[in-house]
Amino acid sequence: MRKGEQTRTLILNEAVALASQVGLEGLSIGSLAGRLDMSKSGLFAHFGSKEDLQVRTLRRAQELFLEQVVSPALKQAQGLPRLRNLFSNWLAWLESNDDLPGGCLMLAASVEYDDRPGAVRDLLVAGQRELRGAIAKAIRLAIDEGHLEPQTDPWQLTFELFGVVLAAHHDLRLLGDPRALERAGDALERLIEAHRAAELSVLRART
Amino acid sequence: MRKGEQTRTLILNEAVALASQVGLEGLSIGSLAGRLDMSKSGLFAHFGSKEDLQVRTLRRAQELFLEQVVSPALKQAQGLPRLRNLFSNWLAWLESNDDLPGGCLMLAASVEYDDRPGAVRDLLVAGQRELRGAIAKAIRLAIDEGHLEPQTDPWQLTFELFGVVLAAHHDLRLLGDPRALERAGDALERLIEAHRAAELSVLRART
DNA sequence: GCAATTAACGAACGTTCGTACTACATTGCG
DNA sequence: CGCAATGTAGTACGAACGTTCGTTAATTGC
Repeated sequence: MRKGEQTRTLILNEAVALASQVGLEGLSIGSLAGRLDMSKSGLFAHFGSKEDLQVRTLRRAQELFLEQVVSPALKQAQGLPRLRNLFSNWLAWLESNDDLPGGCLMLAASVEYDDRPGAVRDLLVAGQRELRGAIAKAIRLAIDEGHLEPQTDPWQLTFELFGVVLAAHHDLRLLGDPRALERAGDALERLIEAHRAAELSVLRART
Repeated sequence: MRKGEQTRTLILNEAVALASQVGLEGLSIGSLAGRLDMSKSGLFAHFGSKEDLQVRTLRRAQELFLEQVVSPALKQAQGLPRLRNLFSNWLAWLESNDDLPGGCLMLAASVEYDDRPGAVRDLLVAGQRELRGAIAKAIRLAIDEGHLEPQTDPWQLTFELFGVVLAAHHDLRLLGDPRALERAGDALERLIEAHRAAELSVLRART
């Protein structure tokens, strides 16, 4: 890897961490440079503009999310195991302070940019659509596996699942309530239970 | 009402609207003054500091929320009617662009200040605690009325209900999906259904 | 209707913002 | 080794930031 690319990655990792605390808009080139013991101009040279820095920072966060939340889940067996793993990875992602000391950057940016058109918002929407699609697909597979009732609406369940995650994020971050994780877990189980296929249909699916 | 107080209210209403779009941190005194055809210094004189302006702006938004969401619900009959009314007022609040063209200010600020200690964050937490308490109380009353099962955990249900609202806000604002309201309504009904008291206990409660 | 209070203004403060341009240092390749 | 490309630093810019000041204009209470 070239030197430039290497430091750019270093910058972006720090940018993700900083932006998770102060937001993508609050992320300033000067303060970011200060954290990295770099000059403002030296850092700026890696990105043509602030918006470019913001976009790349968000993309880096999305990469991390994929690595830590989605990809591991795809290695699990289809159906409920995968769905449960995705969910628990997601909660761990919310709680983890390693890469994102200030909470999930995507969730923060979603609120910050819901009224600011531009490249950041577009990327945010695209990422959200992709994620929702992946969850809905996982649910559909769980139906195919006979784990969930066939009449389950994948998009509705995705919506409600997302709500549980949002509530957990909120309670963890703002209220600092560690019980939020437990609450979220209970909510997920109740959600699954409500849509779980009857034994009969499980048997039917297995024959 | 004194002249000063009058214009201060005018300023705060505009501040709520502006902050709902750009956030409480993004709210700048200069741009706010520009919107109101006032001088920066003239506006600033009403508030000792920017933080004071932010706190008062948030308080005004909380007032509006109480007026438009909580108070009307308290006029409804205890139990499910009140709970449903609270929820639908809340969704209307999220959707309404009259006072808050950029979505719920409290939700936006919750994400913005979850890592920024200070008076704004403290006020935010206090308001959230109050709201959660009010919802949990409404749920408890619904249990007392025999509408919901006695073993229902009010705080857990409050958590899940809040999640549905958060998901609706997200889908409305970021994705611009009007079906979010429908989704939220369905989710609420499913939540209620899951905790609804059996007919037997309803009859028992009525005797 | 006069005097005292209050509201609003315009200018300027020092700081930080994003960005541009120039010059020096380092790196990688022939 | 030497030269070209690349990375970093320095400096400067115009604009916007929150804030302070002194002054004028408007409103209030007697």
